[in-house]
Amino acid sequence: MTPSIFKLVKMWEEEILRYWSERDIYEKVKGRYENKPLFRFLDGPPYPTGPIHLGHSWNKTLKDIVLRFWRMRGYAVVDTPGYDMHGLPIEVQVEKKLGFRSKRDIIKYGVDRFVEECKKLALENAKIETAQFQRLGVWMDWDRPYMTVHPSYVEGIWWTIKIMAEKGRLYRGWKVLGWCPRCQTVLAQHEYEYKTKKSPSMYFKVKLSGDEARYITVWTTTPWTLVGNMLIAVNPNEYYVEVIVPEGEHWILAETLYKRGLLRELGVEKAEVVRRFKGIELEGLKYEHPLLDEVPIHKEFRARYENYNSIVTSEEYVSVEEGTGCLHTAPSFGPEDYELGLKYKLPLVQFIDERAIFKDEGGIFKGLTVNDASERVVELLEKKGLLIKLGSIMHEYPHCWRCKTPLVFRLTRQWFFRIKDLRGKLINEAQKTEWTPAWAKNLFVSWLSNIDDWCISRQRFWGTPLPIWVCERCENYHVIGSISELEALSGNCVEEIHRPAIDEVTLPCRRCGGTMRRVGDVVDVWVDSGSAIWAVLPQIGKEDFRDWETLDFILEGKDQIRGWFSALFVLSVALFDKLPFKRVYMHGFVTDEKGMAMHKSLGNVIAPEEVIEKVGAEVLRFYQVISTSPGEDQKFGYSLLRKGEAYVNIVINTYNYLDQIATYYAKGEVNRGLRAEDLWLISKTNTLIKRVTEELESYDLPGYARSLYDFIVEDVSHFYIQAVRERIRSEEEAGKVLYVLRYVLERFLKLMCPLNPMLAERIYLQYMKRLMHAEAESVHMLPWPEVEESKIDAELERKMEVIREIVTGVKYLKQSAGIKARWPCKTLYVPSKELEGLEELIARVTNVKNVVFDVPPDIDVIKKLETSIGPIGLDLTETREIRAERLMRDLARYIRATRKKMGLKPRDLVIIELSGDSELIHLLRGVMEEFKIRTGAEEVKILDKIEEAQGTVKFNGGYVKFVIRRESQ
RNA sequence: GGGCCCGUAGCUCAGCCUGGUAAGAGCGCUCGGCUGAUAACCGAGAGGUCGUGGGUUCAAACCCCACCGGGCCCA
Repeated sequence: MTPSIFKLVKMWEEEILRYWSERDIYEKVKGRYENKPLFRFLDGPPYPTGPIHLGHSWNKTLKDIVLRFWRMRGYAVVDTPGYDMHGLPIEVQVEKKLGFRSKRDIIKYGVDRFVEECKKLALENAKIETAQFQRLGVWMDWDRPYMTVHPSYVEGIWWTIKIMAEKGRLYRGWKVLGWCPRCQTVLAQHEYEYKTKKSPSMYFKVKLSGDEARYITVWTTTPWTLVGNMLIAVNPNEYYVEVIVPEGEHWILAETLYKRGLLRELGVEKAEVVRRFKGIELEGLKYEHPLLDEVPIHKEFRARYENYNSIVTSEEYVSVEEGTGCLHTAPSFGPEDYELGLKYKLPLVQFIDERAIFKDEGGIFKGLTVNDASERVVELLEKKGLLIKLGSIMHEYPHCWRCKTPLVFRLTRQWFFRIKDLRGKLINEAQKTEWTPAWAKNLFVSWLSNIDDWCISRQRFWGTPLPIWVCERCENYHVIGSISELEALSGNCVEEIHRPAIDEVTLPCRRCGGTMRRVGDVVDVWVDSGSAIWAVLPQIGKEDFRDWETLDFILEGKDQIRGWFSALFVLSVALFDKLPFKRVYMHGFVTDEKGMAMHKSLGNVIAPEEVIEKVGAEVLRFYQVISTSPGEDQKFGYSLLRKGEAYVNIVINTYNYLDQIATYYAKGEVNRGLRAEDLWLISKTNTLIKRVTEELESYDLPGYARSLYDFIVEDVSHFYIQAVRERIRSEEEAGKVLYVLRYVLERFLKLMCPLNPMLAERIYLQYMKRLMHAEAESVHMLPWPEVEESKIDAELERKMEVIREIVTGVKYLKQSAGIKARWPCKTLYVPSKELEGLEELIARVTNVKNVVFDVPPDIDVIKKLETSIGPIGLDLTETREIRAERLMRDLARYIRATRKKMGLKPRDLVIIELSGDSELIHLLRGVMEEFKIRTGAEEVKILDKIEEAQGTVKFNGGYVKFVIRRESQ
């Protein structure tokens, strides 16, 4: 593939983009559909964190196809794009830019300046991304993208929270959740990123109270949490064993693990089982906290709380497949631990602060980070002889989704949406949605069936301020649903809704007359995007958030199962008992050629810009669509793009060919007396329209691209154009070919509009507008083509399949016999009567003089080949007549090539002078008329000798020389 | 521990839902050809235990079960 053609295509693309923008083509096209039925789509807003990557280009290309298709089908398509501009993604980026390491740096810098930076960066990046999406040829409402920072949008988010509160679904509560010590904020379930992490693997023993040498064995990967240990849990129904180890101590562990050799792994060579019992029997036993002296608070609690430092049972949380089967439980350091803590009525203690550093409650650990504390704990246990074994383990551990710091679990008081109780309803409603691929629905349902209450508060700066004002005096709180409500209640004009300005606004408490201040938090950014369907309304001209309607279609990557899809779904079902969307298309991620995720650190990142620079956006679009089934990841590498390059090239050449027929061969279209292949291609075209329409209606986007590829490459370029080469020498026949190709390629052009809009436009403006006698200034103003059922001839399509098989067979036979394709053969035997009537076509495409519908006779000169319809046979006898024609065609081929080099047009007449072996010249005299037609010769002169020949053609050991003279000379 | 996806030619992938025509495409490789689509184009050949094993069936790449390998998500 010559790369220079793609330079040309790239130039065309830029030309077309200018053409669209200069003439407002997008606006004009949309204007045509203003009063048509709606197709409701909404863009899942990307974070404007920098230039787009290949995942974005893939995502937007797929969306563009769907939107363009429905526009062409006559729908008023809602195509508002958006940007998700709040939240950690932007904050973390600004922190990096400013070289910040923690929240303290932000406060020192000034929250107002920091927030300003965030806003600036988000706006700048949104602009960059918009330009990149436009360069891809994507048609969305780029002049009016929705931006989550816009005051009207923020009001939409506030409205969400207000209605949630009204429905009794907002609450404030203490809970143990993942906490990022770097970002210093709580994170919710959907923000945990599980990654492999190396952690300590610590086995230790805990002495049972009132017993000299009986210990329960315990395992943990987070030694610091031992500081907060309050219980040890065992499974009531599983068997445990008590063993004597060589030192004479009695240890308790799960029988299953004992049998698997756990003690040997822990370095205990000999152990004798003295007792076997169910976990329930341990219930209520007290134990000595291993850090009792170091953490004084435990002594106090032991005296005050009945169950403190005792063994409890839990079937739900304790597994005998892991650790020792005895679970160390620290209620403020784990969600499940917390549940047990509640069940056994234990005190809530927050041992660590927002930086994950121990506070006063941590006793001697005060001031240590959790990791430093872990080391101290190990040392202390060892000193006390309680450490059994310290190793390490690689396991999946949750990390911060933006800065990748390992999370700690921490007890804090946060604001929640109560949704866990809606699991059943959510699952029911989810069944009513349709997914591509179908199995994606299972992923979604499975996510919903594990969903927990949604922690919506974040201890950060750049985000939608949580619109909750709490009374300093009586703790009464009020949720604000709009700016006007805030202004009315505060009596002030609110000009800036972001932090820190908003924090200054106070309200009088209606209950006690005290002062209400806004809680310091911002809103989880997923509430922002989850409110998109209604929050966007003011921007598209609707007043009331309640006027929102179910979306017909959304399309995003698989990470949005727990992200946007889930947020949209939870909110609209919880708030309104209404589906947010009917249909979802889910795609995967882009990886490198080997299937590895693209990472800066791996150096395998390819930027869309770079791809466009090399091969143009249309090749990129084609590749991204055709290469990957719905839901699957896309492998990307330059070598993989070649199919796309070939496709674009063939499309261009095909239209170019049509143009040449119109320019040089035909006087005008002829639509009578069409031949079999003409009717066939027209039939195939209508079949294609039908097929492609079904594929797009059912969102089989890769299938759509494949259908276009197969048709233009296989049916048009490889077969039809090859088959009609001979015919176009007749003006009448060329007229028919012109009619057929115009009919076919006009429709194909429309079918390719969604996939390759810029290329289609260029072809339209350059060739098709004229040939179609069209008025529209853009191909995108034309409607989707209709199927002409009457022109579909399934029988003919089937017969042509057989003919193509025969052609392949004949080519094979000729090649094996050393006969050039342009050399005719005498007779082809085809053992099938059903192709009768098609002999002229068969003879032409196989280049034989005769077609006989019969089984080939069994003689040497007839070469045979088995096919699906039986043996075909090719008679290789070279008669004198055939030899003459072979010579003539060889000669004519060289003369035509020479004519073209001379700059002659196909219809220019010439005078040809020949000389050569007398036998060959004699042969030529018998086929002179045909020779003249093939070479565009008005006259052929046979000379004795040619001094300066333009070419020499060798044939059968002899030669013929030729000279071409322009007629005008 | 649970769920989902993938495994088909050296490479990238269709086909599987709905079982049946001699297992397909592109790239790469070998050989050949065509050409007034020419900044091109085409054909043929080699290359396959359709991950493994079992089952259902007249018939399995396709349906069912188990296992192996790779990946993703959840816990």
